[in-house]
Amino acid sequence: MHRYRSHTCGALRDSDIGKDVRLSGWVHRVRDHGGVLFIDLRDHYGLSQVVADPDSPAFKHVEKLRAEWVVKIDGKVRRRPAGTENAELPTGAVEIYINEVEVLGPAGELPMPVFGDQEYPEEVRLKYRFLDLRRDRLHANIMKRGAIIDSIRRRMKEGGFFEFQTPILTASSPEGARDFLVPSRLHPGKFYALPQAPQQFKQLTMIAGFDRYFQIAPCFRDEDARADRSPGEFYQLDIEMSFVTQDDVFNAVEPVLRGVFEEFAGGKKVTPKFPMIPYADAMRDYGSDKPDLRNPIKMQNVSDAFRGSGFKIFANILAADAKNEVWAIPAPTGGNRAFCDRMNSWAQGEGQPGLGYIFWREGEESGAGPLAKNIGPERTKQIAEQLGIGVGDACFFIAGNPKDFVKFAGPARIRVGEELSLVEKDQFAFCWIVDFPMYEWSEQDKKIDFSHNPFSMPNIEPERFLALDPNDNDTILGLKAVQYDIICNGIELSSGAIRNHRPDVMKKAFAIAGYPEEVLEEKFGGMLRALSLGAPPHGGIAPGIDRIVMLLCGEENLREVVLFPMNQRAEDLLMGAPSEVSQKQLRELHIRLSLPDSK
RNA sequence: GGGGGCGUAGCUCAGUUGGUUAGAGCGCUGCCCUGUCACGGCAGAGGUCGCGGGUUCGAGUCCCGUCGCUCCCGCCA
Repeated sequence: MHRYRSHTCGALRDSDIGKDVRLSGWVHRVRDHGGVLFIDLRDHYGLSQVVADPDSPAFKHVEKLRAEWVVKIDGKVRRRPAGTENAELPTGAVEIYINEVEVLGPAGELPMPVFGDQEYPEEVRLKYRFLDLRRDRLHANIMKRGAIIDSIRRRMKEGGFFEFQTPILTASSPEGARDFLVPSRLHPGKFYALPQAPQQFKQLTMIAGFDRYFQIAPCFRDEDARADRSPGEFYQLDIEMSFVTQDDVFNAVEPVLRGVFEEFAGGKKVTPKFPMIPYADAMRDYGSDKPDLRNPIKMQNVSDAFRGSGFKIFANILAADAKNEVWAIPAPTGGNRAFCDRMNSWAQGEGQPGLGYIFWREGEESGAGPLAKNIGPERTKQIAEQLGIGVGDACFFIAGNPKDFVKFAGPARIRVGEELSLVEKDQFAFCWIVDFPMYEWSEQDKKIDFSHNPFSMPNIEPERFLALDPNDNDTILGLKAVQYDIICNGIELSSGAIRNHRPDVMKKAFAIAGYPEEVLEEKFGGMLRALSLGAPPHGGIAPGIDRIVMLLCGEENLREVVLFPMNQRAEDLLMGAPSEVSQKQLRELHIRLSLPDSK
């Protein structure tokens, strides 16, 4: 017999009755009745009930076992007495009568129990991650993650993509996030950077003629964490394709994502054909470039109903600047004062002066609330008709420059949907966001800057782009890039683009953003050289693996789907990273510390 | 860098308008129990109330500071 086990803890069935078996695993739960003693023995594969009574030679040893000890037991499989079977367990028809027990790995008192489903503080969970990972939910999440990645790989390969590995130690690049730096021992004063993404490498792979690239790629960014943004490192399904248009990318990627989601959604609906929403429409309808389409509310411009109306606050805002508008957030079924007041005080909590509203109820079909009285029944009716709402419904209004107020309007729309339970949770609602602006005005630097990835192709004829007057801000700020995002349930899974593969266009693009050719040459010299020596048109995308797994596991936080995550301050409490290093190590790297003052 | 929430036993939490020896469940220790699967019963150990300072006759409770965790903003595809 094998030193540790003849079967796993999830394997035994009634067909095994009478066999002498050996199991190894963790003591999940002990139920000691004095005369008879049950242990649920757990391993990766499942749970088996093992039992001992005073007739067993092992009884006095079994009595000493405690939760999470690792033990090996020898025993005989027997049918459970009639009426004591456990239908919850695949092994529930049988039990193993213990003849011998060996302790392989005892455990001290546990800082957090594995049994049960009580919640524990992150700090304890992360410090004892290996205990947390023994628990059902996390164990299942991590296994599901693996299955999802397998499925993605299979689907990508079926789509004619090949998997590549790209360097982890590379050069710092000026755009995007803060880099993690790695000092060079051989080159004093110089540093490698960990890649924020293999962006340039995948483009170079296309230029090298490989045609269809993918990689489950680790990415490193030294930025602060969020619930849906791991600190430091995360994985992307990195994809790049040659000789493609935007549609080709969509047609390659959409079936992979839809297929993976359908496979792992557990019966939840998945958008059959992802709609394409221009960036400007998304901002206007949803107040966000990552709209949660499970929420049916669409906002509308109702400026006409307020222009020159008796509601002076809004009328004056509209008169003050042609760019100002009044937007309506329709709130179907929200037609009561209590709800409207609740939204109003929520808005005040968000730092707004308030949230104007009209609601319609029986007996006041022409609209109730102070705002309705100010603008009169005719304009109120006009609004109701435009929005297609009526008795039982409400509507909220926001006035000003949409550019500024979307930051509040978007969350307000989400809030209305949540409060009124209009959000259909049992689905994965996808969409593409397309036609992103190429440039934006940087208030901070008082200049035009790239609004997304600087390697994206502007969405106009190259000759017209090259002919642009760099001082023609209006035209430049109106330019679109062939740049797209994919959104699921309001979470941005990815962004991608058709790349700028023409050096002349790239030089011009950087010049408009205020980067002289020398900077471009210095920072992206390799890339420019590559583009100058026969670059195919190419493009791609890079969906976030962790976010995909998070959605499919129904989790709200990335830490629930990452094997060994760091905490919000980018510390690994289990391994103790980051840590101090020895003077010798620093000397080898020609580094002297200059620490901030601390008391 | 900024804002919100939390911090009481190993763990999860309760703790009244400031008032005597700070409680419960799980876990732990000991005893009892031959069919449980959240087994049950009895007894017991275990607490600088995150830390520092202040107000007060008296602080877990009020005030100030500080530290830790977390969520968000900034930042970031």
